[in-house]
Amino acid sequence: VTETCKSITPENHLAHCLDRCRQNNLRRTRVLNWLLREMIAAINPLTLTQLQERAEAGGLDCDPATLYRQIMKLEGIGLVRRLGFHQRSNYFKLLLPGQHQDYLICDQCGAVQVIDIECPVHDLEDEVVEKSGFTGVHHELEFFGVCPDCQQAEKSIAAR
Amino acid sequence: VTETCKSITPENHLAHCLDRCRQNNLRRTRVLNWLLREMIAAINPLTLTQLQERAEAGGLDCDPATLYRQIMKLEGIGLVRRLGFHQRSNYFKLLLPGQHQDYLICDQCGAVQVIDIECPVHDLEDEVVEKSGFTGVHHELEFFGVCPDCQQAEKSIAAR
DNA sequence: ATACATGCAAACATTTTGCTTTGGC
DNA sequence: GCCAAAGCAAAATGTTTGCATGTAT
Repeated sequence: VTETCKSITPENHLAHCLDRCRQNNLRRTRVLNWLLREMIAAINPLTLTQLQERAEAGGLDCDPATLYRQIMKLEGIGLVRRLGFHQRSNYFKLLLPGQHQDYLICDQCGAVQVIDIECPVHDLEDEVVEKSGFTGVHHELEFFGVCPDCQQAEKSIAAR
Repeated sequence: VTETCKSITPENHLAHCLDRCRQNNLRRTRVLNWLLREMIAAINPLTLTQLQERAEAGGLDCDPATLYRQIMKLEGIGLVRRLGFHQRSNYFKLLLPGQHQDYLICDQCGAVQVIDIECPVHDLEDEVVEKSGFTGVHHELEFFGVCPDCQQAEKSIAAR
């Protein structure tokens, strides 16, 4: 028996994103198409550099500046969000309806992964809005620490 | 009647920090002294650039690279933590015992402020440790939105 | 005296902009 | 045909390192 009743598929996401883009007068170009597909497929947020690498690997010939401007536009219409982990470059992720992610990042090697926890912060947003007068409030929750691999590496060094 | 029974003063903090530095063989230099005092006095996390500006304004003649290396050392001994907001440069804050801060940041102008909320995330750290095998786990919680000033500015533009 | 800290200069990575050409609508 | 997007080049910004000199221990 195949799974047929899954309502949220990558194609749904793509349609949603393209809709939003059209509403905001973005043209449906080669780069936009590729970028949306790539970001829908990616579980993790990605840096500009990572996106460029993937573009090359995936046979999309695209200038870094173009990728940058495209991402900026998507951020401008609220379809992409910039994430600041503790690294040199920013990460970008597609904002999909009903999706919220929290992250676990290694202080040592910088690896980023999505973690599946019950995020207890949503309730606090109302409180924040009230206290601060901010609008459009959202939050970001990250856990940091040393990943098993880096723990191993540390041990190896210590053993010398 | 003056307040005399406050147990945690800037001076306490300074002593604590200097202790930690000495334990880690950092020398007590002009720059270190200034940096610790400045970061204890600052409520908000600061970028390297902000620190440089403050140094100049405060009459400390110090090379950017020196400030950078000093901060890196403090981060190395776990006395300073790097924070990634959504801006180009990183922020740094002194880690003081028993202190945890959450932040509210304007998506538009980038202003950072500390918010006073009951942070409900500490309990989750155990869960994260269990699930991930990470060690030394800590977390960072940030709220983002548009600050009252920037809302005002948006209105002004719209009114034209 | 020794090793760490500093200043100065330069390399490096990343982000951002200007301007001309291409391509979607 | 018009205006947004892409390509190319270069500037701006922020981070990091090398090396000679100064300074705390």
